[in-house]
Amino acid sequence: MSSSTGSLDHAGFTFTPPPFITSFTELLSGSGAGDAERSPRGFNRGGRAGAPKFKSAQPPSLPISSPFSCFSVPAGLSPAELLDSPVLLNYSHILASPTTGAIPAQRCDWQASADLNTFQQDELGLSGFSFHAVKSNATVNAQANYLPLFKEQQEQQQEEVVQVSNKSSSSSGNNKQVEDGYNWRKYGQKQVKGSENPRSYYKCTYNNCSMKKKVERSLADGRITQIVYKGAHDHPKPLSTRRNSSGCAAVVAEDHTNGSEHSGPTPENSSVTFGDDEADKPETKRR
DNA sequence: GGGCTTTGACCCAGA
DNA sequence: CTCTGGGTCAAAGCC
Repeated sequence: MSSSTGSLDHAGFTFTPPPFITSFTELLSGSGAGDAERSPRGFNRGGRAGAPKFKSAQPPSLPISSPFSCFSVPAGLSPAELLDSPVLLNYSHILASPTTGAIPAQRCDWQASADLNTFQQDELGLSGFSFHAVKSNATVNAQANYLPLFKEQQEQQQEEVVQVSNKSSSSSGNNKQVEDGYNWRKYGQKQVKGSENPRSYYKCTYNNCSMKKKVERSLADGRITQIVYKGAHDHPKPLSTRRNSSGCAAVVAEDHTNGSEHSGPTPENSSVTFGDDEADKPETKRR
């Protein structure tokens, strides 16, 4: 892949919460932490360690640092609050939705985003909370015309990768850890090869919704290390989810959920890398 | 009683 | 062609 000059494949967005934040979801929902992993017992076969692929190491297409932004939030202040705060009002949508990759026009102004960092820090004197938005070179290069480009991307991309470094989301009871306003049902878990972290597979429980997501979480602390959304929701985000009552579902503000459109589940996590790769890849593998 | 999680087995694509 | 490993299925148990 590309990685270097690449193809506009990924827009990386990396959220690096401080150590004290165990779950972004928690932050958003304000709910307590749940048990990290209910039963970390055996996983499937294929658990032997192998050559690290892209799990242990960040894929080249997922830049760690970038011109993108990085802003801080004062300790004690949840991102959600921040997002809703007047300060961030105009930027609160900068986060592209992991599921739909929705990115409002404002989000295209990465420069602005960058300023935001400073802005917040300067204006609010925030600190302790780092939000690193990372984007792929391609994306970065596209800064200028990011808007149109991104729109196109969104219409095509079906797989979004949420890189959560140092991060979060404890499973609150139901492992619905990653609450994005949708209801997910776990249908499998596997120990992937190049990583010691188990990967969980979730499907959107909505009627014929084909949206799926893979969640990788650290065995050590149960924190989510990566989330990959695949497919698109073909239904509006449920106003209130049964168990997601944590409040996260609140993100229901705008949802168009037409996979190809944008909408978005909220990146509870925040680091979002829009992978398109599988965009054209027909979800093969079925049985 | 229904829905969800867990977990071993199976399927299949790619190397 | 064989092997490896990711993704999915489905039964069982739990909440």
